[in-house]
Amino acid sequence: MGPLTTPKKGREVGSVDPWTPTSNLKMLISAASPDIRNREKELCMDNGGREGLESIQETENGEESEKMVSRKEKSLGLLCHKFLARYPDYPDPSRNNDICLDDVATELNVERRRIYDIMNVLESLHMVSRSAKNRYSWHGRTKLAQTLAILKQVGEEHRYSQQMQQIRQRLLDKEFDFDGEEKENDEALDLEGGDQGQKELFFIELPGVEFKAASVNSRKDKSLRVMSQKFVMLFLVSNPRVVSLDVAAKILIGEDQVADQDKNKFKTKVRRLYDIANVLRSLKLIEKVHVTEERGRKPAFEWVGPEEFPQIKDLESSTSQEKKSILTPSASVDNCAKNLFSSPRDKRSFTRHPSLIKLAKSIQDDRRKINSAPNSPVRSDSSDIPNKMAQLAAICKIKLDQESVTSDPKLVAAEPKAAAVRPETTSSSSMEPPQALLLTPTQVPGVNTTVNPNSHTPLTAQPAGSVAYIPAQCSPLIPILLPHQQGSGPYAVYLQPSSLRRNPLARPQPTSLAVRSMTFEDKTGQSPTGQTASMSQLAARESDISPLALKRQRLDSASESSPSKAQRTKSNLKDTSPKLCEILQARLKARRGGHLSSRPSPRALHLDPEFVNTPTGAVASQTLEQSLETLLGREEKAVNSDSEAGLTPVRAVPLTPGQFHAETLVPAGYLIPISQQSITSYKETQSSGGESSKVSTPTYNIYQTPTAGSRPAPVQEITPTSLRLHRPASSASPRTTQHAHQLHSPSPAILNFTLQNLGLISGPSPGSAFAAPQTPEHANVLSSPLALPQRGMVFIKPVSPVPVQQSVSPQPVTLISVQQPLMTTPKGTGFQHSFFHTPVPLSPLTAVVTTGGQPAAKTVYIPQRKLDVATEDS
DNA sequence: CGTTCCCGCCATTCC
DNA sequence: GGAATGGCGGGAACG
Repeated sequence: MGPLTTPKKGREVGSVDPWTPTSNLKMLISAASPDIRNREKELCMDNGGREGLESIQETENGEESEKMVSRKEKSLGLLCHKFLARYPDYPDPSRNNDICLDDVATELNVERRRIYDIMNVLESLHMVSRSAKNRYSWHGRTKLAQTLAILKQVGEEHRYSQQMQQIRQRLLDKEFDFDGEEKENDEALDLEGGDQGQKELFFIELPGVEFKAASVNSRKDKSLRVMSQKFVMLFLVSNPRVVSLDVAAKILIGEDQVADQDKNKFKTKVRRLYDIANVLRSLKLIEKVHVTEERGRKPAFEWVGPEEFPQIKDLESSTSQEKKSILTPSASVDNCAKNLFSSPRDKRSFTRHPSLIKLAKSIQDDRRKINSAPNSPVRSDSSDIPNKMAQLAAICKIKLDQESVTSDPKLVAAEPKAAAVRPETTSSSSMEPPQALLLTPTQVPGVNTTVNPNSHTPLTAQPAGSVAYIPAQCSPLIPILLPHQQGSGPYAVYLQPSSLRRNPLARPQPTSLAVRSMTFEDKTGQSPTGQTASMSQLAARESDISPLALKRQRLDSASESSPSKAQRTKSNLKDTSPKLCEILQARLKARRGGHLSSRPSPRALHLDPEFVNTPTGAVASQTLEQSLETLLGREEKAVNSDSEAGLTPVRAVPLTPGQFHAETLVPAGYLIPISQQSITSYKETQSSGGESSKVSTPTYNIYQTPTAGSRPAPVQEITPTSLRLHRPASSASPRTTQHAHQLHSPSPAILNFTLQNLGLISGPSPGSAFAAPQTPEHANVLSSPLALPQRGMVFIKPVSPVPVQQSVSPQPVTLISVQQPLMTTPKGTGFQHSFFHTPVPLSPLTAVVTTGGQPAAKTVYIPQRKLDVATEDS
């Protein structure tokens, strides 16, 4: 058998001997991590030989010793360990670390099929990339931190944490409810689940890594890779970094939604998750644990990998053009095309057409072709691309997450133009240190400060090149968006066509580059970071409420096909789409021209206090305070009422509808340029109402949901800590750390906003302003609550003592809330928000618009649930 | 019996 | 057509 060809079944292999090398590795591995499956057996085994026996006593091994081998010896996890042992975590880049599939399969003595399983997962983390036909390039963990940072961001943008909560809630409800009801609930819920989230499947690529293999890989990224990324995202967005299998499976199923939720599908998904989990386990990124809910224990996995990643920067400046180009396919496309995206020049860009779906497919195909071009096997480097891409990026942001955060730190400076913020480092404490993100200004390019030194984990430090993100979302509200590129390279998110189906319309696929870079979200708004956008949250809530409605909207918007309802939303979009690019550009220019500075700030004010905090700085600070006060007051009210039953009340405050225009709505998947109008409106809005803004503010908080109730809590500490306590030793958690402070840091949302603002603003008051002293505090407060809430799972005991009442509260601490909101219906008018980001560079965001209106506030109760996490293992 | 998940058939896609 | 990939689900090992 030639090495090249696939070894057909390799039976012969058996005959081959086990190669010693492996054996040794095995042993080492075992020793190192006993827990891992095989424990004893393996140990025992080695002795002479082979296997065999292990568990089994004797059977002789004789002939078929192979058979004897216990199933465990053949597990994917063990195989992965063997595989990993062959390569260094941090390979010398200069060297070409190539992996020949056939060789590996032969050496490891396994079927090729199994190698694919491993490679797919590793590829999703960018630890390897396909370079050519039977070849992969080994990157080890050099890109891991960057990848995780991106995945986290994307996960936040997709509101995964919220989705998880919803699902959990749903599951809970089911238990209680009768069947009949379930259905109804499910429907609604499903939507959320289905809709919201994910629907989109995409595969996220790193700059350096892009599709390398052009050739072979088709774009079909199917499940395993994408599923693996999503699965990882789940961990990164959840607060207690614990994800139960069933919840993960449900989220991953996502798209199909509803109907058939067959059990089969679920089972299959679970099987796949186990496959992925086994690989992740061998990478030491997750560990198996069990969560105990009221109903019993369920299998789950806990993230034990690195917690924070720094990210990076971007630069913006240069690129405005580039950015634009991105938007507009035409120009840049060519250039870029080869590299990252192919650009399709094509096709209409964003516009959505009725036939979008089909197009998407075709597009992808095209893309594929392009990419692959000739299959050239190896990619050369990507240097080119990255550079370009780098420019694109404009801002960065980072999010901090709940946990991470530092209290102190904070700071951020805004960059003038770019709006970048840089964190100053965070001080992070141990845990989560760095969150920050930042953004670095272009100006300081060299510095990436970003990264922080501390990351506890061994990630690598981020390599310098960090990535720049776009602020992600900056826009809070909107869904879309995305990512952007980073400095070095951007990463692209691809959608999968397949996913389209149901919501296909909704998500447009990206036709153009621009799109690609973005993520879309859609639907509901997802705002990623939770809090970030109040609007988005609102939106989200709405969606929850009436998921269906949302869907429709989406669909409509996306496709024309559905005419009816959607109009509101859609109309704008459609119109715009064609011209979007132009508009955007124009807009950008305009902004640049001068508005920049002004604009952003207003927005910021308007939006949220939190935001204010940040960067904007000076202006903001005052505002902020006011806002906070306001909020608190409001919240207090709210809080009080509900606390009793354990429910956490959440109040939603509606934004004023009027402000936003329909126009603004954007459909989710697309990029939409904002219309000028909207912009205008925006201004008006701002000006018009300061008040309104305030109002909105509250909203945010509320929505923050995850936090739910909390708000300002001073709090502290939060749950996480508690959890940890429970758990025995968590190895992972470094976190134990001290306290509270660290835990929370500023909410991501805040950051996001800030960033956005900054970006928008551009200028003038740069960073300096930004850092108001106070900020940090506020931020912390806010954040903390957030942290708690996060998801529902965990729960900790109530610690009760919460200090603050009201708003702040304690409650939050206690639980998690699940959000499920119920909000009422959507409002007619406003509807959701829309937002979008442009990928564009310029300022980070271009525009944003939002709408949202909600009329009145509502209260939402959230049931608490508690869980325990035990590490179990094995 | 429920969980975990290996095995490998077979559909796709590439060449 | 054959090879390379990889979805998928039966059903066995495990617990």
